[in-house]
Amino acid sequence: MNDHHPTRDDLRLPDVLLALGNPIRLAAVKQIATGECICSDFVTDVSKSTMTHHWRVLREAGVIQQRPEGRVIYMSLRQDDLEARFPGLLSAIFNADQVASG
Amino acid sequence: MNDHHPTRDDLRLPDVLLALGNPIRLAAVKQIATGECICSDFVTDVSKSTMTHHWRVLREAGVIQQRPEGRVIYMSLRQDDLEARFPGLLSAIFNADQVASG
DNA sequence: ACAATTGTACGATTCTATCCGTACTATCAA
DNA sequence: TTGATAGTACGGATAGAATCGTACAATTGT
Repeated sequence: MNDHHPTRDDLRLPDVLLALGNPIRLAAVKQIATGECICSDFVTDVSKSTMTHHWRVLREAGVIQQRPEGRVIYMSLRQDDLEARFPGLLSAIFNADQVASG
Repeated sequence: MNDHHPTRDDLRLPDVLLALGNPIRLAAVKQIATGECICSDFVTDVSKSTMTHHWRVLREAGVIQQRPEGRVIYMSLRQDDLEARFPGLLSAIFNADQVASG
């Protein structure tokens, strides 16, 4: 597994917005925000290899953290890092999605 | 000019994030947020026709409003609509950008 | 040792974005 | 009416994103 995670200082807002600007990834991130998940929790609409691609995008943008453990990979939101660099962004995005459909 | 603007209810978060997830467009929107602009204020790094493309993306995502007047097109942020649908999002994005470089 | 599970890596394909130049339209000013 | 200005539209080039299938690696349970 290619496990490169950017440091907090290396997070870039356009990259984060781009990563979240995809319906599949946005939905995945919302789900992860409710608690740690493993990859296979999301293989429904698209194939395994497609989800691997989306996890990579989210990881490289610094949105999620991947923690391999045995056969599975636990994923969590990098909430503290995102809040430090982009205060209010995540809550605005999660709150926004409650307001209306998309 | 193709002047289609989505209604407030038609705004979609992934489209907005995608539109803002581009350095040129993000910089343009930050500039527009400080006051109304015309297209040619931004033709520096890229060509006129490229900026036309970026304005279209921002307009169709519902981020900006274009108002033709004579020979020029005034552009403004759709701040009220964005705030109504995605409260706190714009301020988080503008605030984020003050925190660090990108 | 073997099979099942979980996920990655890679190559191919298709679709979309970015970007430019050129041609064009509309407005304004002389 | 002629020319300058501000911008769009279109076609084409290049690059990147999304998707899949197949093949592979690592771990776990039998």
